[in-house]
Amino acid sequence: MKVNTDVERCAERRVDASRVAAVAESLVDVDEAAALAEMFRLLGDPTRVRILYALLEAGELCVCDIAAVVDTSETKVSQAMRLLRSAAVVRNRRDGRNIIYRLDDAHVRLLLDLSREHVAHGEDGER
Amino acid sequence: MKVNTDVERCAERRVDASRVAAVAESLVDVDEAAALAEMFRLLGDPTRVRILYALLEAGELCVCDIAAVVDTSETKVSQAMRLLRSAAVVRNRRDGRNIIYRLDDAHVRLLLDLSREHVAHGEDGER
DNA sequence: TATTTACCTTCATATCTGTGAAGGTATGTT
DNA sequence: AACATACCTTCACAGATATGAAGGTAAATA
Repeated sequence: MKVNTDVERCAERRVDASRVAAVAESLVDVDEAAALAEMFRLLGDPTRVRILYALLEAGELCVCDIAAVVDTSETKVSQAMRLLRSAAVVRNRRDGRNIIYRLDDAHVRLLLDLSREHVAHGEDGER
Repeated sequence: MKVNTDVERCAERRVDASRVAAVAESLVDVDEAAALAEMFRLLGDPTRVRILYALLEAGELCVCDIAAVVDTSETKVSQAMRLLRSAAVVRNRRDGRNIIYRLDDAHVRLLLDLSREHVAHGEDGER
């Protein structure tokens, strides 16, 4: 439980020290945070977002059809799929010369659904 | 409904044209995808992720306490908050010389909860 | 008023990321 | 075997991003 003590920090009496310690204790650890950030980062690109929503709706699609649906180049799709694949967000299988992708995670599906509601409703969270 | 026709595309007979059209029709549009990507992008950084989880657990925290909990510099926190603020992920209020932040979106809260389950369970989505 | 505290905002920069060009691989067809 | 199709990978680079240094506000305190 190492906390920054060497550098700039507001006066110790001013911060709610006990709460800070409590939150720091139960906070998601560095590795987990890195994994989460990495996952969000992959969703943080318009092309990849559209691809994922396309898969969410279609179930399965080959690269070629993804490119058509999302209206982009196959190269771009290919690169996107490599990233998403290595993060286990999607999985693929071969069917003849086509390689068919689908979402490989129920959580991601929920995440996409939930997120769409978020932007749909705009900023009416709870005010 | 403009679809790439000018460039590289797999043979028309090979793709499931009707399904492609149907999915393209109901697909999240470009602007919405951009908004979603922008939001995910903001979550795609370890420091910001930790800050958000800290707020999720603590409810409210001043910049100074956030820096202590997340174990980083105030400058870094400040920069992060600016981004998150402008995207309405967090809101702030002033209390004396402290500026206190909290999550400003129920959807984001759910998103964070859900995502944590995701990485916790690893890859047991639905196989 | 002068000072301190807590936070914010430029600015410069090293690093990372998305993108397309070009070429490679694997499967099916002739 | 030769060729075509569908997809992948490497490479180079313009543009975006995170980061720290340095300095600027705004509120409390002396």
